Amino acid sequence: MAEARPERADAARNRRAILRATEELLARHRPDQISMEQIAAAAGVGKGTVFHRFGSRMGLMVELMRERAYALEGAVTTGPPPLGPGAPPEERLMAFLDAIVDVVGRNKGLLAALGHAATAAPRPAREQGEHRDEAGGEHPLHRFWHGHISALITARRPDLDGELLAHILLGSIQSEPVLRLLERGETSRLAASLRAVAAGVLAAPASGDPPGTSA
Amino acid sequence: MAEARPERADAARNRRAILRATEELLARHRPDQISMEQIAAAAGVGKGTVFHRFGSRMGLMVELMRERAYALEGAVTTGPPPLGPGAPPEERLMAFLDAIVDVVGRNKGLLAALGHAATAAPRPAREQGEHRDEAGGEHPLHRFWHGHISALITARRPDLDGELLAHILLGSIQSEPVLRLLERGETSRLAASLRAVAAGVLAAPASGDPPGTSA
DNA sequence: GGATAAAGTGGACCGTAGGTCAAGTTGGAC
DNA sequence: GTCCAACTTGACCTACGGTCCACTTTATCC
Repeated sequence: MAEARPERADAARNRRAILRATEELLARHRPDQISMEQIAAAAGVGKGTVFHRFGSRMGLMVELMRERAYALEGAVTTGPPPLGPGAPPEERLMAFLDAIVDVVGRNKGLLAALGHAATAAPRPAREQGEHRDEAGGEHPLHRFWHGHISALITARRPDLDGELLAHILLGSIQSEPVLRLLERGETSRLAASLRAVAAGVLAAPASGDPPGTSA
Repeated sequence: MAEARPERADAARNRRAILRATEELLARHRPDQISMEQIAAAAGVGKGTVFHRFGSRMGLMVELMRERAYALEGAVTTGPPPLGPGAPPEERLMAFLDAIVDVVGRNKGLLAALGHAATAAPRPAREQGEHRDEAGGEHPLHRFWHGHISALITARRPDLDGELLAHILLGSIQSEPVLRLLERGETSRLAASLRAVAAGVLAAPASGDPPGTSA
């Protein structure tokens, strides 16, 4: 993992400038109003540089998000309870949900941009074929979050579909209406309801699907 | 509501052709791979006609979705229980969630397209300013769904934040990973977990948010 | 069976955005 | 000081959503 050729000084400077400029623009404008060219201009570099460093719009956004969520990941894997290891699963889950709401709340624009990038990104220019593989966008952040939630749920309730429930929990935070709520600052309201949902799920009686539904 | 000038025969024919063609394409390709021009070509009309009839990509998608979900809306407002009025709220909620999962499952592509359209749509061409009002896309379908779920939750548990919970429930179905699940045909798996979530929420103890969270 | 006006149609056209590339510049190891 | 690989750049390419308007079709009215 130690890069033999670390990164040239100017490259590092530009990378940071681009990241900074993106943050700045994201804070002031709707994400789909921000073009890569604007970002380049704001960072004081050429458009080519942006693409050279980050590959695509999606790449840039993912990088930014990774940077932002880095602390949370650390707190979860090596920090003190209840976020970190040590506390019982349900407490960790609650704490983690709170933390995620917090991160998402402070990064709604970026989240939206990620969503936007996911759909708008991969135009291979020349050579566009059918062979776009199944795995859509799924930024690594999401991976970690999902894995963690999923593990916590399963730890407490192995009888439930933790995998899916984690997707449901996470998905709900990323939906447009909820993001809009966050934009209006109702962070704690969301956190409370999410807790309620999670608590309800963990406390639910052994799952038995009543009959009469789809195949 | 009765249109004095109903719609010319050729217009009606083309409208249907366009809708049909869109369905067809949606069934075979990823939604963001489908351009309006392709749709027009597949329908055997000019691009201008498509825009004339539906206004924008978003308009077309919404129309298609409306068509698809029309039956469900009818079943809910005037049909027999448990979907229609008459059954107790929790039963109606469960039935409705099942129904939505079903509709969404049979229209994942379209759903994704709606999302895509929502972000990619409104480029005012000339005259682009900052004045994009708060209300994002929010197709009417979603409105109805949300209202219904929200009402059912509130009916049963006025102490909970039905509004938000409805958004959470709905949002979860629209997230990418869940959509992908549906694409793999795991409809009943999703329905089961959604039921579990809803049941948990309705059964949850009176909400008291434990202290210590964000402002 | 025309005449006529409203409705509908099509496709060239526009602006913009993401992404590419080949030629030039620069950092830094020796 | 030399040299090469990494880096930078901005003109350029392609594609898309959406607009426009000259032209065709439909339906109505006499």
